[in-house]
Amino acid sequence: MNERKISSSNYNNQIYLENRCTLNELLNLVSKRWMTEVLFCIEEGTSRFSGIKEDLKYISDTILADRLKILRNYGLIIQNDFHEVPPRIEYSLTSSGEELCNLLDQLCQFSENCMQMCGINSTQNKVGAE
Amino acid sequence: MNERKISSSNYNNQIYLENRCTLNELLNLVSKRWMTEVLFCIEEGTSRFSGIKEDLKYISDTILADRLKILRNYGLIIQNDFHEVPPRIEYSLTSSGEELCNLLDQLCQFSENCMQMCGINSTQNKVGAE
DNA sequence: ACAAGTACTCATTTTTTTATTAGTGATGAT
DNA sequence: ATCATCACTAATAAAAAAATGAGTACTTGT
Repeated sequence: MNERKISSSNYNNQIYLENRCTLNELLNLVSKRWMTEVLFCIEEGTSRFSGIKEDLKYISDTILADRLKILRNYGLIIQNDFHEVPPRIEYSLTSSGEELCNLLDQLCQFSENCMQMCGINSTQNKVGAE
Repeated sequence: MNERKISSSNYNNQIYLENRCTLNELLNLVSKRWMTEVLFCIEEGTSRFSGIKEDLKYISDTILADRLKILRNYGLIIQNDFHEVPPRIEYSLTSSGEELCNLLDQLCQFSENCMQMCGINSTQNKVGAE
């Protein structure tokens, strides 16, 4: 995947929003596709790359590797490398990661009431759609 | 903006995730650019299109209209049309919308600790980045 | 010598999202 | 008669995100 244009309105708006409130940065992070599921896998003890891959059956290597890296960069998970061959690397939540999971669980409860109440699929909500 | 391909892996994966957990649908909704800010504007009493536009200075008409429509579809805000000319339409939160705002506030508090601790900008976290 | 297993990376294509620009309709003020 | 106002829509272009397919290193087993 390619570089971001740092001279675009798209980029500038994002920076503007992230500066306005860090919530925007957090949402930008957790809303990436598969992100919460990866987090929940790790929370539930599925700690290896291959295990997560198996659990989230349609996720690609590329995306999983990316999501793990981001979570690691944000200090939400840590990596334990056993230095074996074939590689054995395990992930677990940091306390920050656990805290986030709890908050997401609350949001999840809300969404179960709210989303199903109105029976709309977000994929039907795009600009220009009727 | 154009139609979604309903026969793509991209689309299918999203459906898969939304079926797995409605949280994914909610996150997909609230993480759209400007969405939380629009919600917070309304929460704080900035109830008209033009007012929100002024407050979020770089948002475009297109996006604002889209975000309001989505929020309305999900029953998070309601519209009060005064049938005046020039038009006067006011938005306010539903109880669902208020509940969501409260949850987002909690997330916001978390993000203020977590995000700044690691000093990383989400815009620097993309697949393939070093 | 070759295949299998694991946790990845890299380059490219496809799809989606966001931004840009130009409109619309009704009316009151100039 | 034209202009300004407000809350939008529609078409298109630009940018970003996600998916695809291939390749890597390192060992143990055959």
